[in-house]
Amino acid sequence: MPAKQNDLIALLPLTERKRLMVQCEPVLLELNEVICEPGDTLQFVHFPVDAFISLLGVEGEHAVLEVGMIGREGMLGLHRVLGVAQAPLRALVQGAGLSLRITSVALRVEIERSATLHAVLLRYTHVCMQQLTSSALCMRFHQVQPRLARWLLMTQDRAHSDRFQVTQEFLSSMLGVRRVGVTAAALALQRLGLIAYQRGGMHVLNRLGLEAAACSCYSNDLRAYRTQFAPDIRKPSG
Amino acid sequence: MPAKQNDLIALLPLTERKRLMVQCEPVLLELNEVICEPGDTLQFVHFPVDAFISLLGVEGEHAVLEVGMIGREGMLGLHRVLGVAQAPLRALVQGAGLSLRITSVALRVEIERSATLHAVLLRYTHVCMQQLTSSALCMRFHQVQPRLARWLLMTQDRAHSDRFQVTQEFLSSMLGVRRVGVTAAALALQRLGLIAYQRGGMHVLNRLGLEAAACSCYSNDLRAYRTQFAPDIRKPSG
DNA sequence: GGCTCTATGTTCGGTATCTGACATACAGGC
DNA sequence: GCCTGTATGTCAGATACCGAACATAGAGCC
Repeated sequence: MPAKQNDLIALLPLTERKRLMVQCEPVLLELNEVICEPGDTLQFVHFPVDAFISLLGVEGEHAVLEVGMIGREGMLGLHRVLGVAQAPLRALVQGAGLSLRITSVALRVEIERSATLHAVLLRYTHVCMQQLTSSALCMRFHQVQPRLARWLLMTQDRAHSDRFQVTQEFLSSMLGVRRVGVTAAALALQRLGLIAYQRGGMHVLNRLGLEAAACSCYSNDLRAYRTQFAPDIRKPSG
Repeated sequence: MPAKQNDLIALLPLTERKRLMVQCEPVLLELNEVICEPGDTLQFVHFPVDAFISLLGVEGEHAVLEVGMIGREGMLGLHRVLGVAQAPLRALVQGAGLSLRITSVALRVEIERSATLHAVLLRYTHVCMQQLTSSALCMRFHQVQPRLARWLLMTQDRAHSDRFQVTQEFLSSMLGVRRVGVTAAALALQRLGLIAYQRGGMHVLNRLGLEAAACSCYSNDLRAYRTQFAPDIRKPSG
């Protein structure tokens, strides 16, 4: 097994993992690459390793909104697992890097051979549904500044770095607000000493402070994932 | 087969349908009954026939938001299909009536025996994910009045009637706004001649007009469902 | 009829965000 | 250095919604 691996694949027993890995093809995803648009029928699904991907809901011409983020901890192409050919969302590469891709046909074969793989992907589907719910609540009840903090934390987790490339214009699409709203929120977070940024780049200075500034959706999502995939590490105490 | 049936069950081949129906127990769901809270481990899943159910995301004490609606066309308890015991959402009976319930253990057995049942439920999961996405977009971009119109249409579909019991206070929880906002939107729709209402009751007067007043999410959701479950009737022409 | 509970209608001021435009500033090419 | 394109900062007016309170009105009970 390579030092770097996708977390979902890493959950599989050795034989099944090897069998899946043989079918996987490593590819480099480029920043800002659009992997698919809603309605596209893609040949491949992706298990990101270094790369990470934003899932965007698209409404009409202009309204775009991020409803999910996929890094090493997840998989792109769940609709294939559910037996649907057409992608429901736009998938945009938000962090360049390595990804393992496998044809949806090969994945289907492996799912039928490995009950563990099937179970893992279905539980991951459940986690994604919880994150979609969380997004809807977040849209309705939370303000731009906490949402921006949440987004920065989610991105830092998947970029595995406290620095990453991003413009305020881009952020405004992700959060579904005007750029001026992002500017105001980013300035506030910077004045609090939580982040620093310049032209096209963000730098997280105070991770803990940022967690305190973020809305609860960040920790909710994290807990939802861990409940399914690391129940031995952190059992929900409630 | 009874005259009234759950639509998902109706999709099954005769033998599989009979086998499932034998395991199902008809129950009457009461208005305002809370079937489960987030985190509950329920013994049963439900296939509503006459009844319909609201799925509510809960955030802290006060913030509640409807993220899904389940009537004859769907099923409550998808997390069981995905191999998760704990319910992610609050389920509230919004329309009283008949529902078929089956233990999640029995459902699991049937899923393993019937590939069709499994496929149907996974495709329904996909539809629900699209509706969650749609909810998130709707929260962010659409105003109260179109959202209220959408809600009324969705409810009319599942109540199979142009009249149904509902208070503005209740509506304000579903839409995640204050009651005042609902009052204003309802008044506007009434002045347009699309609906009439009195104390605790709504009456849809002009279905087509209401569809025009609703945001696009209504037709999007409908199309998403039909794409999976009635592709022969209305093929997406795009 | 009167009382009480609940549902609906109205008002006021406050604020987060939108719309649209303009000003500043950095980066790269020349 | 200058020019150009893109990124960021700022402003003013408009609007949708919030928060809190108060007024009206139907429904059931006595």
